[in-house]
Amino acid sequence: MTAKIRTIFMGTPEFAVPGLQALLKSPDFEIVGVYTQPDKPVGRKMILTPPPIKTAALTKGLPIFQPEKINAEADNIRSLKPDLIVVIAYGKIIPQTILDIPQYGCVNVHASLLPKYRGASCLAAPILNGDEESGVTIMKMDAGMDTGDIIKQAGVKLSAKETLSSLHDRLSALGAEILADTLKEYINGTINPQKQDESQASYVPLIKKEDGRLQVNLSAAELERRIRAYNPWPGAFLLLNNGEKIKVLEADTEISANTRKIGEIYTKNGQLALNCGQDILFILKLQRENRKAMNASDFLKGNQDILNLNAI
RNA sequence: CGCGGGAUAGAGCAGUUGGCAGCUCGCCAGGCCCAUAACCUGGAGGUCGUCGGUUCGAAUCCGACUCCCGCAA
Repeated sequence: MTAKIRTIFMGTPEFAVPGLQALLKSPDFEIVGVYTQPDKPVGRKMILTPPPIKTAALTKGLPIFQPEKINAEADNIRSLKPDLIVVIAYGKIIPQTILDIPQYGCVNVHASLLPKYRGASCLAAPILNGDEESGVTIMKMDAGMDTGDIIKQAGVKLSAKETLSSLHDRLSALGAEILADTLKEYINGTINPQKQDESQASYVPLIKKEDGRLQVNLSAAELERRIRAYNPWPGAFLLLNNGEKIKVLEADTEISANTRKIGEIYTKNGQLALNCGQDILFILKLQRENRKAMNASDFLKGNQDILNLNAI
């Protein structure tokens, strides 16, 4: 490679920031434009807030574009004369007309080991399913949803305490770590992208708020996985029979058959316990509405009344 | 001005017709027991978020401010 690779970066949330920084650090890439979603009102005061990628790009003085619709951007993108477009969690489908513009096409970083977990909730899915590993896939984008040819993959082992948050950070960093080198190998022709095995493909849908509801008829193990997979968003919560919602931030399980009712809340050996459809869920860390998050042991000191309630 | 909750002992919480500041746990000292997340006795620890106002008197009523949080996005 003699000249720098003219690159457009498209991304929006925190997940994409390390990737952008990795390309900025590499001497082989020149970021000629950054596409990100428009600022949105966010937070308690509904303050118009720029996406993390915009904030990162601003500090480097990069040209930023925040169109509502990417479809109409073909002319602008052409004028930037990109050799390559790198897309990490941009948040919009990129049309074929744009995919075709750069000579090296568009390359995407996806946070799963494709073809498994195509789609939106690829970070939560392996935790929900109790998988032992996940990873990132760098692929050449095509018009489908995460169906492009695979350039490179890297895996990570999931720990028994993996949360959406921890996996997000690990995969975000991992993707950024291999990004620059992988792109260079791809452009040099050292790597030949491989088609995905369609027979192994699976799709995961967008997580909805209501998915965070812990349904007590499920097994303790399943609930515990949900607590990790939905932490911090959308958050796993118990609905009590007084109408109150209690967020459960951390829990443990105990295999135990007993005669208590499903949904019963009690203490066992000083721990806050919930009887589930199967086995017992020990709630270790929780958050009552309008309160701070706290350990269950602290919570019990001033909230013994919860023992008269049930989860429904 | 998107809606709403909160700030009281190390922790978690009570505490409005304004009138000496409480509970549970923890902590310290001692006791009891083969033993215990057990129990008993005693003790330390708070200018009740900040500033101002009303009052004989304010954690409590009024005003301003700071910080924290839930919903919603």
